[in-house]
Amino acid sequence: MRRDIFQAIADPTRRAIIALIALQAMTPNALAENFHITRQAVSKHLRILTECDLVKQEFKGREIYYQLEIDKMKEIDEWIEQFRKIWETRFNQLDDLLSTIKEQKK
Amino acid sequence: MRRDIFQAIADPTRRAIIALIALQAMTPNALAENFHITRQAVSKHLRILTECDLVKQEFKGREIYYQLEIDKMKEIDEWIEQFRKIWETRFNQLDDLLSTIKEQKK
DNA sequence: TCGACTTGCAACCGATTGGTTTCTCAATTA
DNA sequence: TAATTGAGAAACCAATCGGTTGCAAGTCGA
Repeated sequence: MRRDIFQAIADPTRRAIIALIALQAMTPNALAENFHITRQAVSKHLRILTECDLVKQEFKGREIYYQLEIDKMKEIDEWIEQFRKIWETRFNQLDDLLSTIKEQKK
Repeated sequence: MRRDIFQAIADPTRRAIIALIALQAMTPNALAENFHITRQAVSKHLRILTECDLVKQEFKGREIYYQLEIDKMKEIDEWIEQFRKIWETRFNQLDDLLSTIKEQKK
């Protein structure tokens, strides 16, 4: 199935998982302890995150450590970039306006 | 229903709508011309975007102009911020490593 | 070797999603 | 005034989602 990074971060549990493994790689069992859902449900979330390359598996014996692919997060940042340009432009325009008003008061 | 901005941007059609109205306010009819779905389907997307305050309505006669609430987009940027810190730290660490190697070669 | 542990996978279930068609209503225009 | 137009609301539908339980398989320690 074609997975989309924006769909991946839509779920609050998945966002929490991402935040947790951003700090250190974790196993599904360890992750599940942080939520009120079953280990299998966490595994399903991890599968979705893996399918869109947001997460990498590291096999260690019978355990699997999941780690965040931080570079993939940049794709969201890149999409936001077009809007950042807009709000920065508007901020500068507001700044110019305030300066003009200040000038006129003098 | 409680709407979430991350859920709002999960749908590709909604992301396209957001990008369009970021440039200029548009009516549902005008928006629908850009997609292969009915005007009613676009209206449903606009309702979801409105419910999470990503979009503002401006009534003009029988037309309704939809405009992007650009400030709301900052919420996504704020969430990304924690990961931006991580990848910038890693970049600096890599930079330091490269400098060290360069020093040793001298 | 055997039992316990870690994990993924499949089947199932109710709720939600994204789309459609049909309808109603208010605003415009001929 | 009557016909047309722009838009939201409701009912419906198939597909997907997020969760569960149950199971099979590989790994570890006694």
